[in-house]
Amino acid sequence: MTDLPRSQRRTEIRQHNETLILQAAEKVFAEAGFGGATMQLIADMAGLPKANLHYYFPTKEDLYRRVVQDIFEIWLHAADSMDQAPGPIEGIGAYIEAKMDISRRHPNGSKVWAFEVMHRAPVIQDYLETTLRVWTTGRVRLIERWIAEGKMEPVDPEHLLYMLWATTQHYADFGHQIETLNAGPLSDADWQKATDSVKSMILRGIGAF
Amino acid sequence: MTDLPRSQRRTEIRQHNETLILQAAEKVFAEAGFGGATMQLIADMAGLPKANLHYYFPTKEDLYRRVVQDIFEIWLHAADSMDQAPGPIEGIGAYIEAKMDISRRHPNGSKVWAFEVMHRAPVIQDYLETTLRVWTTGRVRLIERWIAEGKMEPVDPEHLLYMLWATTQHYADFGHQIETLNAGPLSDADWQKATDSVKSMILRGIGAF
DNA sequence: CCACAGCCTGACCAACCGGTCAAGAAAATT
DNA sequence: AATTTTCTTGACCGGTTGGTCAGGCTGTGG
Repeated sequence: MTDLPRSQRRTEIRQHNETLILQAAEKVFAEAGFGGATMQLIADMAGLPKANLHYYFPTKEDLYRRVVQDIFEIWLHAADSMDQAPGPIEGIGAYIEAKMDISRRHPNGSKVWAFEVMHRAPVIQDYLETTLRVWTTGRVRLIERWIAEGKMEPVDPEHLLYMLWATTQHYADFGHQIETLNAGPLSDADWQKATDSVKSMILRGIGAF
Repeated sequence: MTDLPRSQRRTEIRQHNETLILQAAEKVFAEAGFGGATMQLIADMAGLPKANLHYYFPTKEDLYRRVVQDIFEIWLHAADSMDQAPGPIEGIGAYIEAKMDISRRHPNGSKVWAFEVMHRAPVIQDYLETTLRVWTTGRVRLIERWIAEGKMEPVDPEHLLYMLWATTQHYADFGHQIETLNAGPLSDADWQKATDSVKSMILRGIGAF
């Protein structure tokens, strides 16, 4: 009852510092994993004393959970364009573009997700079993409809989704390997070429026409 | 000069214990990353006192490096079947099958490699710049020859390789996510279906005929 | 039987970890 | 201006970490 009359907006200080911490945490968790990351390192990168981190995020796990949740939200919305598409060329094409864009602009978030899943998802297992499963069955049905309408070859919808996730996220998770083979960071043109290559190979692979 | 007259064979005790330690280390590093893994946990899993680990592998990093090197060797040999193939159907088909098999039987090694690359490869950067680069340019030329011979569509060879790595390793690195959506571990039939799906989509995607 | 090199390990250590806390500074509310 | 709430921070703590080491054990060659 006491905090019902919520003060109209959260103090900006709080929001500002939380953002600062979350950005630093995403980077450190991505580069060291949960176990390798230290609160001290995140604090230094955020330019705050360590005790201040614990004021906003009581435990290391609370902070980690927020980072993982944030990237998950971004991924879910990437599929919005897929839903009202007339067919796989537009729908899956747009989904690939959206996910490649996320890989480029949120590589650290993608890595944190990868770390978490490889770690057997101790923190976001419930998300996998609820939200992600619902999302997946929805898109499986969409793909099945496209197949029934003769708009693409009868591929297995689940394995198509895995391929979409694997290929697009690979450019974030294994970006370092790609940059090493590429002898430097990917340019705008490189990213365009990567996106076009993925799109053309997959769309041809599912016989979208 | 002192140890030139190597005793005829390495004591079997050494070889046995090193294998024991490496197996345990692979699992622990895969599930916790370098930073999250502890020598104590690896020792417990190997059934040896911690001090014994440091007898065979002086530092944690030495042990980690060996684990990463071992999986790298396995991966390199997976491409042997690709080389003397007459065309992409046989060559890339066999490569997909080999890598899917590795994902199934060495999922932990694959995860350790992923951890290492995401960590910006502090330990195996030289491998990326030398061995892997040489390997890659070799296969790029092979693919280019197949394209010139009209055996497949003119896709970008590098991005095709990335797609092959991404899709096959995804079944190891993100195995937990797949198992969750699958409501249980993948059966023999599931793995066969996964392999067939990947093969058919990619081979059709590159227009192999 | 001895000698000796390789193997084993409990006990120990300095360094570092996540997390706490009390005391105060700053901001918002009255 | 007074008061209350929110924010800030250095100092501190118990527990854990990678790594060390002295001393015992074991198997093998002579």
